[in-house]
Amino acid sequence: MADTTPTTGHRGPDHRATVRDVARRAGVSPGTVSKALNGTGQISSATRERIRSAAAELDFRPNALARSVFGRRSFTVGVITTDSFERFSVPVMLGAEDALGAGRMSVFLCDSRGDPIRERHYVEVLLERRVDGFIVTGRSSNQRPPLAGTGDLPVVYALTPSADQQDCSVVVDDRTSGTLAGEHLLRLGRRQIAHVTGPDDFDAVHQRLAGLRTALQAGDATLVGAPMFGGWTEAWGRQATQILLRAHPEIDAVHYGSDLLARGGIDALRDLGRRIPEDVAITGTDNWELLTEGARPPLTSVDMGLAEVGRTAAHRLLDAIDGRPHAGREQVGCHLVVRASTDGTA
Amino acid sequence: MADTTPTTGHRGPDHRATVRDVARRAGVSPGTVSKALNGTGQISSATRERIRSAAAELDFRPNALARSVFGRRSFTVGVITTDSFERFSVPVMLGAEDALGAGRMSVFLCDSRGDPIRERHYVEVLLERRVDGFIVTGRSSNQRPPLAGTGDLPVVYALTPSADQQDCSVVVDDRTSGTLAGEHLLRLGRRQIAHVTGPDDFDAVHQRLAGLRTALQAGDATLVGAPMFGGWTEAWGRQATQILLRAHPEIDAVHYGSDLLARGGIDALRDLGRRIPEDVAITGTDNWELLTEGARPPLTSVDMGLAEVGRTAAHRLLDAIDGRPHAGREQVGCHLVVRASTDGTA
DNA sequence: ATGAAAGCGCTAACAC
DNA sequence: GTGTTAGCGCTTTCAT
Repeated sequence: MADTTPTTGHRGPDHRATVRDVARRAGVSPGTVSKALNGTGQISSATRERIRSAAAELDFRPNALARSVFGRRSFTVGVITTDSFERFSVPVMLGAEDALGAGRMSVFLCDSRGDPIRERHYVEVLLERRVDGFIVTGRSSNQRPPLAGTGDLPVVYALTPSADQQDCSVVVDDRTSGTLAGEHLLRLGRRQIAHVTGPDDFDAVHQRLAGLRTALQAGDATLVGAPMFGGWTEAWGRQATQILLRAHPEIDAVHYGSDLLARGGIDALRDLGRRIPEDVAITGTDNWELLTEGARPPLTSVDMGLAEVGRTAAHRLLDAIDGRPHAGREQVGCHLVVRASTDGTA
Repeated sequence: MADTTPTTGHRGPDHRATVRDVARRAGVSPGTVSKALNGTGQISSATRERIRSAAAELDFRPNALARSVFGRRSFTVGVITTDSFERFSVPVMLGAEDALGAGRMSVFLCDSRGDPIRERHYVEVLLERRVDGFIVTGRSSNQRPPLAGTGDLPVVYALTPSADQQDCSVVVDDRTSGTLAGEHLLRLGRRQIAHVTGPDDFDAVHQRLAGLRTALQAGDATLVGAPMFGGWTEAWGRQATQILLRAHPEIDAVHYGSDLLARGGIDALRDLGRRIPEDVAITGTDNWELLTEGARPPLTSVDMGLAEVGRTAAHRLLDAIDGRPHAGREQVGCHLVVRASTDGTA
């Protein structure tokens, strides 16, 4: 019977070479090909080389699917965001993908848009794809219900922690962010420090405020006026700043719970004729460069380390997949980036 | 020999039920389970129901990997971004994931960070995972070299088109964005219109400018002063605006090539004591709500339809996977979002 | 309508 | 060292 396989080994445009094709071409058995290409078992370097070149000539690419059916791992993880990739979860996902890719893992991207039905659906789909684990990320520091239906697969929560304290969650250090800002302002000699921040129902808002207060107390100072809770908008940043400075003209520094709020604050202070930082020093939170660099003057801000949250979450997940689970919440450090809004020489 | 399988069918925490388990429990053969669950073949509704409940009781989840090994599709696609998920590729990816998820496809997320080595690596990995196709997205409208090494798999370029005109690319309509802004400003009665935009080496910059000029010519107007090419920064928006208004105090409108530039422009105009929109009307490009809504006054801007680019790219890819390939570049429409920076009553 | 058997591409045990 | 065999979980003829 004629061999229908041409010598090139190519069998039409949409056929891919298999171990069998490579084996035939190298004159060995499929099992040997597997060993040679994976470095398992004992193979003479002569045949290994022959197999290598046969594989190369056929443009052979091992089928990861088939491989995973056999093995117990797929080397994939699902990343579920509830945040529609708004600015907070993006850096987290980026960091996670970075760390996971280095570990030869691929990432399934899922956007649940905060809808539990969609989230449930994605879990189902990912389970069918036999992911090795999940990373769940959200928008705020407020805790969320644990991801349901994942069986015994490891789950790591990033940015938005699980309500179950035993689950592995990697979060930012909101408290310290406030402390860093406060300490910085005190170090500059400011004593009349106010705070403008986001909505009352954000955990991050209260943590940041608590951290700020801690720093002020340690420096024998107290917050000027009440903390200004409101929306995460520039408009609120402007309005709150006007209110504050009207009531407390002695204010010489304001710490803002976000960079957007701080941008509004800068606008308002300019309108009021206050110089930054000579009259009033300004600090923001998030260190979102797009906003901080373009500000007049450029804005000192606390970098929450979002990418690091993603990377750390990925490492915790990899550990869990390798049988070394982590439990509880872990905080990633934040750091202050000083710019001209507090340091005129910067 | 004793049957070691307990009647519950569960075989330890990390064992997952297979068709065989379901078959045993329902008292049928594996093949029948497959047919029943997939709706193929002829099954009596009685046994179908029995199989269904057996599957449910065992929490059976078909292994998508095994299924794909057999079939010719994996129902996965790779999305490669060169943009580190900066603000342009994010909405595109979001739109793509949305459209693909509806088609029961899962998305592998890959961030090449613009590094050709990494890109190549990702292509390899994704080929091994037997993706059904690729979406490539980038940061700008500048074309890029075709994705190499994808064999005969379909590739769709989103936002950043392929240099090969025959490849399927889905892009924004930069030209029309300029036209829309120009027409809007003319309609408001403005005649002294200037333009501040990004670097000279961006295709988008030239297209947007050309579109703007088209509109002005149609309205028997011409651009005031030279187009101001510079960085995509607020600082350039401020500086360029100052230069323009010093040289041409008669300017009654400025169209900006990005919202960030426009924000800078607004600041500069305020410094110069010009009222917006009474003295000078302002339009931006991108309609990035974070920047447009917080501006004083809120900024009229052209929405480039990035999510729609992603969704369209996904649909083109799905078509190609289904054997109906598209070729050439396709533009997605943009639209103007009017706010108070051009319409004082908005 | 259901079962038996073969096979997808790969790997791992065990021969030789 | 290398080949043979069996099997991963699923689907799909082909019998019955």
